Amino acid sequence: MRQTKIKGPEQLIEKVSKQPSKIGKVNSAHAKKRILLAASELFALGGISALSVRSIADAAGVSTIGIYSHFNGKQGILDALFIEGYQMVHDTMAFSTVDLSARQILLKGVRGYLTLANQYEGHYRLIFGENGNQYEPSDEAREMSSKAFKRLVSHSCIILPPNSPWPLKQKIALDLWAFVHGYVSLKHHATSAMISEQHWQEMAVEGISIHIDALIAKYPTSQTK
Amino acid sequence: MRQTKIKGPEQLIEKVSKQPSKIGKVNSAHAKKRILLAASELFALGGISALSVRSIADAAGVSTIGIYSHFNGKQGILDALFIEGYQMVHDTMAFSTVDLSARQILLKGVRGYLTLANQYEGHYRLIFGENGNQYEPSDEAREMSSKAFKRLVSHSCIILPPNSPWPLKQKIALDLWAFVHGYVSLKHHATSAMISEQHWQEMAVEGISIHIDALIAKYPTSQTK
DNA sequence: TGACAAATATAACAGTGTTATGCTTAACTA
DNA sequence: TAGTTAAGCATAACACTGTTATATTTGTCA
Repeated sequence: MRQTKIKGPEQLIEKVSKQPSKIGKVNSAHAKKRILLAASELFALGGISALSVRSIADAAGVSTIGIYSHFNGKQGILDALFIEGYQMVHDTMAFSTVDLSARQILLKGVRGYLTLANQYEGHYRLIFGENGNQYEPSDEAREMSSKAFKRLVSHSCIILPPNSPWPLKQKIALDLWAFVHGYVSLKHHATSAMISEQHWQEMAVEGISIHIDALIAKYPTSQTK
Repeated sequence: MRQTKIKGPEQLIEKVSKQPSKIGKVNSAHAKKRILLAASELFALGGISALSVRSIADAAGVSTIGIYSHFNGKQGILDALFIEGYQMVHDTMAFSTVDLSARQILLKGVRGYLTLANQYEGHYRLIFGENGNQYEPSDEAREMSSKAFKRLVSHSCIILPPNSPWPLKQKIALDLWAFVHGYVSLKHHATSAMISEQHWQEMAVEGISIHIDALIAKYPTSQTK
C-alpha cells in the first residue's frame, strides 16, 4: 500500500502549496518553516511575552509537540531568533569601505547598528538579556555572535596603525560597541522617561563622534586614507 | 473572646522573637521586613529566577497571600529591589569632591559605578531589563531612578563651563552613563565568551578615560580646579 | 461584650514549559 | 509487494508560575 492508496482529503487540502514530492521530509521542513515564521511574527508584534509554545504552535498550525520535534522547545525558538538577530548585525556591517575615511567608516557602522536596533527592538532585547531568564544561547548562537563581533573589529581597527596587536583591535571595537550599545540599552530602559529628546539616535552619534575623534587623534599613524 | 481565649500553641511558637506588644501592626511590619529580607537573600543567591512568590513566602515564614497583603504581589517585590538598586547608585555617587580635579571626580564616579554593578549584579540585571518581561517600574521606582540620574548629572557637569544649559549637562552625563553601562551590559551578555580578559573593569575605565579627556579638551573653560 | 477591619490559610484558576502515552503515517528492507 | 521500523502527531498530563476567591482566625475599638 504505497502509492496505491489514495491520501486522505484533509492532507491534500493542507499541503496544496507544493506537491508532496518524493521526499517526505519536505513536509517536516515546511512545518519547521511555518513554526519559525509564526514565531517571528508573534515576536515582532508582542515581543518575547507573546512567545508561548502554545501560541506559536497554534499560529503555525501544528501541535505543541511540534515545537519539540522541529526545535528544541522554547530554547530552540529563542536560539533561532537570537541567531537571526546577530545575523542581521553581521549583514549590516557588510558594507563597502572604498572611498571612505576611517571616520566615515566608523560612523556608518554606528548608524547602521543604531538603525537596526531601532527597527528590530525585539531581537535586540532578546540578545541583551530580556529573555525571561530561562534561556542560554547555544554554542551555535554564541558562534554567530562572535562572528558578528569579529566584523565589528575588522571595521573599527582601521583607526589603528597597521599590525596592531589583536587585543588592541578588540579593545577599540569593544569601546565603540559598549558606547553604542549603552545608548540603545539606556533608551530601552532607564532614560526613556528622563530624557525628553526624541532624536536620541543623533545624540548617540554625536557622543560617539567625540570618542572616534579622540581615537583618531590618539593614533595618528592609522590607515586613514 | 478577646484576651480570654488562649492563643493556639503554634502561633506562640511562630512569634516568639518579639512579644506581640500593644499594636498589632508591629507583627505586620515584621512580616513585611521578613519578606523583603527573604526576597533579597533569594535574589542575591539565585537571581530573579529564584524569586517565586511561593519561595519568598516560604523563606519568610508567611503564606503566599502575605506577599499580596504587604506588597503588591511580585510587582511590589521587584519594585522594592529596583528601588534598592537605584538607591545604591544614588548613595555610591554621594562622595566629596573637594581637592579633586574634574577628571578625578568623573573617574571616581565611574569606578564606583563599576564596582557596584559588579557587586550587585542581580540588582543591575533587574534594573536593566532582565525582569522576566512582566514587570514595569512603578512611578515611585522611576522617581528613584531619576533621582540617581540627577546625581550623575551633577557630578559630570563639572566638566562643562559654568551656566551651561541643562540639556547639555544631561547629554554629557548620558554619554558617560551609556559608555559605562554599555561595558557592564556587554560583560553580562555578549562579550563574556569573546573577550578572555578578566580585568574588564580596568578596560572600561581606560576606554572611558579617553572620552573624559576628549571632553576636557573640548570644554577648556570648565570649572576644573 | 459585640462589631468591624485586617491578616491569614486553603484551595483553586489560568497560564507557562515540558513530557509520557498512544496512534497514525511515511520510508526503507527483504 | 509485504512487513518492519522510525518519525511525526495529538491528547493529556505534570510541575511550576502569578494571582485571587472563599473562609477562618486574629486583634482593635466602640
